Amino acid sequence: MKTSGREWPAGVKKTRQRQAVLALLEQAEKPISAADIFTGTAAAGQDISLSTIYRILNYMEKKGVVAKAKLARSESVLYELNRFRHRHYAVCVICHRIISVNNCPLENFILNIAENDFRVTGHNVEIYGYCRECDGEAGGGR
Amino acid sequence: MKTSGREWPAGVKKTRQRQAVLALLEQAEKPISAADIFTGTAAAGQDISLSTIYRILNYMEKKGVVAKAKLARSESVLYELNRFRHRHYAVCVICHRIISVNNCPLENFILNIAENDFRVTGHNVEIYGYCRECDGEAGGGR
DNA sequence: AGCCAAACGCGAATGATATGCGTTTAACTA
DNA sequence: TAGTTAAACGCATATCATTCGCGTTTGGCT
Repeated sequence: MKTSGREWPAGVKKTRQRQAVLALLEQAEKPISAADIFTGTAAAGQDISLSTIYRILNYMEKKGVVAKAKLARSESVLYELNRFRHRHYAVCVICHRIISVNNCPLENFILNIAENDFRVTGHNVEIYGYCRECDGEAGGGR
Repeated sequence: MKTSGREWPAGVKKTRQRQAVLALLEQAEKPISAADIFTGTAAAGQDISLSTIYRILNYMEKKGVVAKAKLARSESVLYELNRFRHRHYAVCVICHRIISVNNCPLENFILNIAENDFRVTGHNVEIYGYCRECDGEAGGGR
């Protein structure tokens, strides 16, 4: 809804294209693909070449503004604003709807493995199954 | 270790190529890519075309024999035997070494979200950070 | 207003994965 | 054990997401 409340990242040139991409990501409450951004910005009256979109996304990822999500059941890579330091999704295996999972079950667990051979800096949890709409269509019979 | 103890999946034609691919996946204790399988089987004296490898992997995935893993930091899709119903990895952000995580922190959590809008059938957890070898190289900073 | 590195757009390249089609082979049968 | 046939294979080619080269445009600064 509000596209203005956010400060522009420091040291980042403010172009029409970058503003449109970030504005779209701000509205999106789910991770979206580069192609989604292409059509979404076009629908908002901003024609941006696909290569520019990819460049913006990669650049913003390096700047820490955007986060990449590579879900097992999605063809292409998805992007979202890096609002949270880690991400959890529930992905419907039928309609591929993505449902956000807010609290993090891993906090304690992370401490656990950190004591061993690994210093943990981030994590990514993907859960799949049937969303309310699709459940039942599958016959419930697994 | 043992490459023989496993039964051949029912209703699956037993070809030289399929045997080689599954044998390689059995030895691998980490998920591997189609290209890894290509070179691995070649090294074992089995020349298999890359398209056949992809066909075998897709087919075996449909049969439930093989599981796909799409890690955020790996270019290509990885495959492993579907020994476990869910998977957890710790991936080093420097050397990309993959460390297996055995116990599952999500069991209770899953019950939680299942009560809401989602019937859970599987999940996938990826943890990243620095493995023992690479930690320190990064300066410990950040 | 003018400069210039950084961004952009286009089109072409890349790399992983998939597919069409003619050839080979596993599994079944006589 | 040889014959039959649908399924699997190999090769070449296609596809699709993503990246890159290069000439043109533009935001931020003076």
